[in-house]
Amino acid sequence: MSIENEIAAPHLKDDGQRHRAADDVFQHIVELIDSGVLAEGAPLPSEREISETCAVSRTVVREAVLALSNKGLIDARPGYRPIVRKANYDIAFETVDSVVSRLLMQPGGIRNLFDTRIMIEASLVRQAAVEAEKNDIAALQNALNANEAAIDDSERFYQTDIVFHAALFEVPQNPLMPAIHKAYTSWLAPQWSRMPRLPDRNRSNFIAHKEIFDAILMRDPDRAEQALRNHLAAAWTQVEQSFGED
Amino acid sequence: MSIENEIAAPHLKDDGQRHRAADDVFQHIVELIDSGVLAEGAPLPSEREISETCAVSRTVVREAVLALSNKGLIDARPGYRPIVRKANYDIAFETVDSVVSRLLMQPGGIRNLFDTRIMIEASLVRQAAVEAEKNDIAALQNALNANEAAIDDSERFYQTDIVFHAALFEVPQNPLMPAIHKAYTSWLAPQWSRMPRLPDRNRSNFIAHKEIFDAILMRDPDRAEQALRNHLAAAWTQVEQSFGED
DNA sequence: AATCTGTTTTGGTCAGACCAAACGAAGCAC
DNA sequence: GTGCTTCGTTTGGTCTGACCAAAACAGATT
Repeated sequence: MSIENEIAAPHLKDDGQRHRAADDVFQHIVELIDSGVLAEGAPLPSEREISETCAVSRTVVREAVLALSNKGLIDARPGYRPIVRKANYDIAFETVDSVVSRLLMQPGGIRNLFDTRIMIEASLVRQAAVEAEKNDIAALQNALNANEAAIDDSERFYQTDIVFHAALFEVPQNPLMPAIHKAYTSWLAPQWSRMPRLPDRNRSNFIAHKEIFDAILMRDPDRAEQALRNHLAAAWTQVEQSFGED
Repeated sequence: MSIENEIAAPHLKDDGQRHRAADDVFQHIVELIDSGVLAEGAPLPSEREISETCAVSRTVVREAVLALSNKGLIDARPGYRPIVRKANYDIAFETVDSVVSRLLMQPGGIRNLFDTRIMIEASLVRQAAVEAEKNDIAALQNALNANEAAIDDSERFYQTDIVFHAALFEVPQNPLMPAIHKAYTSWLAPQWSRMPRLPDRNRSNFIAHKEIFDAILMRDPDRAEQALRNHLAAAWTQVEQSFGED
């Protein structure tokens, strides 16, 4: 073995894996964004321009741009110039959408996801019961009122239902939480939104919401958690009755 | 306006957006996978072959394949034939990695993520206290013993620390939970693994673990949660002292 | 059966071309 | 000046065809 093994091999990375030129361009653009040269909202240079400055073919540039788009770092609507996207928690969940949806297809997938939701929201209502502020309570109260007013309008009830839970996820003032809620509702929507809804069910769901709210008002985390678990368990039963075992 | 607006416009999608040919190929391959024509572990047809059957250029095929790779549906190591990947919960988190890491760079990002971890793990230990089975307890006990034995070996202690928490995430027997734990540890690793570690700290961390374990043993969810929160709060303090405000 | 060897296939990259839609500036009407 | 049309330019999306090095394969060799 000669020294050549150390210097030569332009196609090999440190770990011996072959190297894609597109990865370099990808990295390069990421650095441009991080360094602020490309501010958020700004359009990327044209593909031809990038291919010049990076000394690669447009093919490679396109691959890099596509990767950036797939990872959610830029917003590349077909036909338009790609725009640098502001990093926010929602995109993180959007980018996994296709994987998640196939995960949900496999047996027990929906139940597994739903269980994590129960777990998180249980913790959430406990926390809310302990430390919800006045404005949190007010937001919950408003959501609850809207919920009650929509009992006879199933479509609107579904919406206010989501808003009520969303209000819960706002309590910790952690920007991740609303994003998590949004992800849950969008992923579970195929089951929930298409489920037959009746004023009867709406009413019992509203009552469940109210029980959660009351427990929070009374600063009783145990009761809040129990009410939440009852509510979600009942919701699951409704789904199960409508669709069988998914 | 004539009828032509309805039939013509091969480049327009329903919503009027321009359409990428690669999306069709993408969808086509996804269907091949879903229908079982392409079993998991099986290699994709060659790019040239796909370009024939789909009647598109290889350029388009490459874009589609790249997208599949980015979304984690296939495993495309450079130079090799892409392999159909089995959908599992880990890839979901892997695919968001690049977005998450930039989210963590922004102020408060790490804290926000860590707070969600506290929230989830708090719920976890409560649940464990209520319904942990014999084998769960045994697993925790083992992890705890290994943890204690490693107090004087900081590197090993870090590993056993992770294993102890992992054992907690195994309790609900929900395949999502270990994946979540894995994601947390990998995302928070830059802070945790590179933090100065001393036998003193290790000892206090071990004690914290033991308190959690004991509370679970005693079937006391409140104490378990409190112990967990104390532990994670202390861990956060350690990180803060080491790195200042990230 | 294991190893070496040469041929074929395949992914990665490039150059150049074409199209239709988006962009942008000049010109026009109000 | 403001708003609108017009028209050439730029740009993204797609295609063709080519080349290279590495991977896959088949066959010969030991």
